[in-house]
Amino acid sequence: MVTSNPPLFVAYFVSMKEVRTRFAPSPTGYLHVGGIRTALFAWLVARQTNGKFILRFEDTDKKREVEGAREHLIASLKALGLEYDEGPDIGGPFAPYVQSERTESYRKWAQKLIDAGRAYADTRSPEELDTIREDAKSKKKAFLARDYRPENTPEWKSGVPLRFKSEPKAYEWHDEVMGDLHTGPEVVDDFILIKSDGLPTYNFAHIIDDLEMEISCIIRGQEFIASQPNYLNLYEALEIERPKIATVPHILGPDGKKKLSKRDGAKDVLDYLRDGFLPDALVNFIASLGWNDGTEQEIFSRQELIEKFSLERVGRSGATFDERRLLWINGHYIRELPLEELYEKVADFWPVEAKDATDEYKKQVLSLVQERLKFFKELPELTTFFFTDLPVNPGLWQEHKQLKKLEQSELKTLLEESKASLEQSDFSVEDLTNRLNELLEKTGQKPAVLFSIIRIATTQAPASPGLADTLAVLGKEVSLKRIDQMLSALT
RNA sequence: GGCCCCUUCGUCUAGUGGUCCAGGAUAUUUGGUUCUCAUCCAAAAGAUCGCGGGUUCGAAUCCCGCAGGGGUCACCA
Repeated sequence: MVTSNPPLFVAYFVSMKEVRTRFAPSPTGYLHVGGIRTALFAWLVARQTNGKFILRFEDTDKKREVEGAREHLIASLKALGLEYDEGPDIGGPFAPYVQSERTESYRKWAQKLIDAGRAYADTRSPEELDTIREDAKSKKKAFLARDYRPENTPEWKSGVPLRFKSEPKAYEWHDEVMGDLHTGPEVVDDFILIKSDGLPTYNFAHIIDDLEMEISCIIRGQEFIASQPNYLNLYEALEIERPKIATVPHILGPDGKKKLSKRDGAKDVLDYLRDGFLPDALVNFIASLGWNDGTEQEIFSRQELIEKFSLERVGRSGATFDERRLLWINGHYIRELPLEELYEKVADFWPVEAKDATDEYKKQVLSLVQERLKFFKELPELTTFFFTDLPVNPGLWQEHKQLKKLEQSELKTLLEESKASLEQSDFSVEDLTNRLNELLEKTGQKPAVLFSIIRIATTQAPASPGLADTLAVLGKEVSLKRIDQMLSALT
């Protein structure tokens, strides 16, 4: 019989500590695919262990803050189903979840640094610092504030920036995504902890917040990897433990080089939802940008992602955002949806002409276009002719590669013959199919000719679902009326 | 310029010394599914695994160098 011994028990206990991840955007605008991916990964990591996913606003730069951005960020997360357990609007055990409301904490910890001689007031003006910086730049050297430490620093008081006093050294650390990383002492520097406006910098605030909110793993973008040694130095000065670090590579814009950015037209994720992309499809797509489970599976349900996701399997190179792949995934999800469910989701996307149509009729139409739909916003161009008579469009037969060879009189004769037969039909799919086959035999025409004439006459659209299905849904009255309209347009 | 990261079909990727003259998906092209569009099925084309050395019987996989790309060097995050 094996008995548990203390060290193992302790290790077990520590490893059982709750997983807590966070998404900490600054409220400076909307969220694009790149931003949401960081949130998604953090959410997945929390969900797969029954841990907590936390939203925190990093609003210490008041100049950059954008009105309404907070609500927009919250709406984006909710729309994608990345619900958080603690956050600015719902609170939690470590509230508030807004940095500008946590200044007391930062002051307390800043005082600890001052007392330990690890922070100093920096009375130099931004202009003075710029001069020094320019000097370093012109010498093609990296700017290090610690090379220019002021000799005598006054006691820190509000209105004056507080700067970290670093103790440069080489670091090696493990990153959950990037693996083992290392740097020399030359990158560790004195950075600003608290700005002259009294608010902390991100560099200081996030360390304190993550500590106090008991974050177990920080998941963030690549842009922070260079400052990691500074953070390691700060953890040591504060004498606190650091969370695990996971640095995910950027998602690249369409050029495949620069990171996806709003400047270069990266779309708001909410815009994708507005265009009729499904949250699950978007989540699947975003997760598969840089992650896969090692098998050949491409489609992952939300539950499968939660079960199978792992930071170790996130790639280290940036992935290019290709909307065509998203289109495919979304089309796939649309096809998989039960008709009733799809019908509810497309409610706001019908063409205006459909406003008086019955649910029954719209469902019939929807079932015909379901496999053609890549995103809901395409619905009008696919279905308008089901709801309104489009004007006769001569271009459709004049440019048709089979029909343009025929005289208009021939077209007219064929259409009249078709009409005669369709007038006898009950317009069930079965009867229509039979009659269309009969017509092929009787006229000796290829489907490419006969069906195209009828299809163009009844839809006036360049593309439509199968002919018998389309006619059946349009119904006898509408179909025959449109054939008559076409006949009178043919001379 | 310093430091750090990255580099497999157009794109997302599999691949951790032999089963890889590199697999899947998507995109593209072609054929089939009684017309169009789409779906579905089938097929084609598409990567000298960034380049150059080395280690090894054998390298996409290990080592070294180089190049290219990216990130960072704020009182921004």
